Amino acid sequence: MDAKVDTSPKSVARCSLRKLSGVRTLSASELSFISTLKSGELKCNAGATVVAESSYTPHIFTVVEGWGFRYKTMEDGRRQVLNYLLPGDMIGLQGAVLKEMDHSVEALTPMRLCMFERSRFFTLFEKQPSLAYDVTWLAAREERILDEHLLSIGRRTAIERAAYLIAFLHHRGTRSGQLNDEDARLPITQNLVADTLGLSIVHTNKTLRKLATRKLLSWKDKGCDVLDPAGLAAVAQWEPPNLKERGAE
Amino acid sequence: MDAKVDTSPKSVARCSLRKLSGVRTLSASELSFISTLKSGELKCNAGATVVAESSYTPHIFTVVEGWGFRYKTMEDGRRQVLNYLLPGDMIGLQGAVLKEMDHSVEALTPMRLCMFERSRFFTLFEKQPSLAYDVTWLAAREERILDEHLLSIGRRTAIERAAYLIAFLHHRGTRSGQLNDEDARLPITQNLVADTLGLSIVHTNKTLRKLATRKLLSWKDKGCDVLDPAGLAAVAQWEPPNLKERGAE
DNA sequence: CGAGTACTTGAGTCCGTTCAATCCCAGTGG
DNA sequence: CCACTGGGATTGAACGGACTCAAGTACTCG
Repeated sequence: MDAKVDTSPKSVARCSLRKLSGVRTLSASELSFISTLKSGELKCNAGATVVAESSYTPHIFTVVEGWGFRYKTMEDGRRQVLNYLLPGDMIGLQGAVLKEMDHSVEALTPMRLCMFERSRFFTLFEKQPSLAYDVTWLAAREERILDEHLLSIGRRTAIERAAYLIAFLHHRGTRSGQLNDEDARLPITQNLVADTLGLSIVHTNKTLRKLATRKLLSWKDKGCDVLDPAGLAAVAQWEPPNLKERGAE
Repeated sequence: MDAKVDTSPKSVARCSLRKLSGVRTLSASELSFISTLKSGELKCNAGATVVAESSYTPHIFTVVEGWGFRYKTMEDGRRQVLNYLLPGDMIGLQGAVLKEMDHSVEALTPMRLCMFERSRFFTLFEKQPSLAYDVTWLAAREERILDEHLLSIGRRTAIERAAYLIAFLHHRGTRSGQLNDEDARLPITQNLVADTLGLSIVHTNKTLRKLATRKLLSWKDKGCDVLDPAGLAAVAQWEPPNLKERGAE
């Protein structure tokens, strides 16, 4: 892993499991518990591999800042991007629970991650049911996203898929605080879009050009300016999910 | 929901969350706790809709017996099958945690389901951390399966996809006890396969015929006899996952 | 200034599509 | 008893969306 661990003392609060997703505030007891689990912070550069497929990593991470993505590859090099990672997301749940990761994680921008010991993951369930519930909440949300991606790749046309992806990333980026009205630039390459949508690079390019012609987006440098999120969502026949706050009930 | 609730007293043990997946045996305390959560059993016929998209269902289910599948649809009728349901699987986690289901569930064969009250779902986290962990384990496994499906639809060719799906279903069916060496018949239609793989029915048929010619499977009545699971897995370049038993560590 | 990466575009090919017709079988009702 | 219906499987033909191949631009970086 070409990334370095930041061992200097940092605020625990910004590392929390769910505060980052902006949905729930944590109690003092929860915060102090998290501080006992936390084993450090990790900063990495764009392009860094955070977790490699099928390798054993004794850590779980939460994203504090930056963009990343997780993907699988086949032996002959075919690659499929599974989902994107943003502040509030968790990395390594599969590894923690199933004892093995079958996908890799790579940073898209410089990232700041919070590190936890996998070995103490189960104590979270024993000692902090509310946090354990949060973990399950995150897992259920991930499942929901994957469901939608599956529908997208399986049944949407190329232009619908592309529109969906950009609208989706815009939505998530905005929600997580990585994007705002002034800066709606997605830090992705067309190569990555192709590997997310299951299309070739060439056809991805031609499809994105069509969306650009319609003034729904514009591609600059190595990124995508989202001009009309609602328009994109309309093309994709997709409605951004509006998650309700989790409650104990 | 065209299914009827069986209110007669039944054994709790066979309804457990994880015993059904054959991985872990439950303690007496866990069994008695489950009995307090359980609110009934549900039997339904093949073709029955267990849960309808975007409807509110106050229940969570676990599958005791039979095959089912969950899917999403678009307004114009396009359908995408997301995953299949087998004994030991849970239905409604998304609904329980995110407060809304965005997919439907349908029975493929007659099914027997165990019903739980969604309202008491959180107490499971408070009172039985070990069972809560099991729920998360199931969620992580589902995520892993969806990852593989995504790779399949996104990057595999038609014949690879088909081979993967049949091998996958055979693997799951065998693991869950629904299939054995004598009876390796998958209760699916080609229409369903098409909606799982993101292909048209016509091309799905032609692709399956090729696999039949290679003596990897044979299609009969409304089902698929799996002749050579390993051969199918090889065509798909897929390795069946070998999940380790969950441990507290 | 060469090398590498990202994006773009045109041309031709092929995989998977739609359209269409046929067959089989299980219900269902006259 | 048999015509009628409908779902599932099958096959041929023709179209088209997405593919590969190929070439070229623009930019960054050592």
